[in-house]
Amino acid sequence: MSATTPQAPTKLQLLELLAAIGTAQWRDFAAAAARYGLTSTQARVLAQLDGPVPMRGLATLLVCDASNVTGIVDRLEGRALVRREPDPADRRVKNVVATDEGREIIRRVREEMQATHGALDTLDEAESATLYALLERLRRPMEKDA
Amino acid sequence: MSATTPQAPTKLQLLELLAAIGTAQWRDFAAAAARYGLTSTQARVLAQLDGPVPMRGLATLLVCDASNVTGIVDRLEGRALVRREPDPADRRVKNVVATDEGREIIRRVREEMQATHGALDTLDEAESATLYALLERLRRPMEKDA
DNA sequence: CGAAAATACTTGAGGAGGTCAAGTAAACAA
DNA sequence: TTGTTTACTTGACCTCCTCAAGTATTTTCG
Repeated sequence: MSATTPQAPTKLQLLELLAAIGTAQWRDFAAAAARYGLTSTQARVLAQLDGPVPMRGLATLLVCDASNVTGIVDRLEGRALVRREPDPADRRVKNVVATDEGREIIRRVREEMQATHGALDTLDEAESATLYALLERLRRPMEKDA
Repeated sequence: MSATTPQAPTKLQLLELLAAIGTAQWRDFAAAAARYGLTSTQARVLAQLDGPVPMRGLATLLVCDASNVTGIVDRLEGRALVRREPDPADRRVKNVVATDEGREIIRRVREEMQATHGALDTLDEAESATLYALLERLRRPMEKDA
């Protein structure tokens, strides 16, 4: 134990803490989505729709079977939060686009993740920057192997 | 922009990075569990069973309805990874206990989260300690409001 | 004590998310 | 042109999840 460094955590402790934070953030997201009658999966899809995305692209982003996306988009389209548009360049493709209402709802969902926002607000600028830098380093290797 | 501090991230950037890390870790966990024929929910339950836990306790930990736990434990019990034991003090209660095989499997699942382990290995001791300290500060406020 | 309320669990109905197998339509390659 | 690959949908089937209802037990309290 050093006198200047904080306690060195075991890898297991760090892993569990990371999991706990991930779970808390996910619940915060799911709760915010639920206030608008959305499941977390539906909200997740909506969150990807900055521009038009083909069905196949959504399946890739969600890491799931294409047939699964059909149902999810069906339900979102049923609520007019999303539209299927034919792709002009390839008639096999359907591009999914968020409607104005869809964009508005996902904006609010993000905004209303209060537990997460509140927690991040407890960090000052330097701490945020440090955390960001460390997490940024974890990102690549975590997404690679998976 | 300071010359000595790393780039100060916006809250949105930090939020999204946190989400990306959480997603990656979750996928790593789910993939490891799948190698043993477990769904991520089943693995999550198994991970809680350090000692005997009543059905109701599991529902509380998972933040879900008690009736949901019945099915999950049914399937785990069907594979002999878990046992239901009557509680000696309260005959309404059934305590769920991991079997030796159940404990062994969840041990391996944790061990085989390679993306996560690999990523954490890229941090030195001081960095781990810093990350741990920062995340530890986020934990309380994130879990509270949720 | 004994009746009423609360608690622990299960069951059944039904929705959402997920996979796989098979089918259609369009694009592409030889 | 014929065969292969690609994008999407459908249908069967599973798990997860919730709600409503029912049973067994414990607790509370008049």
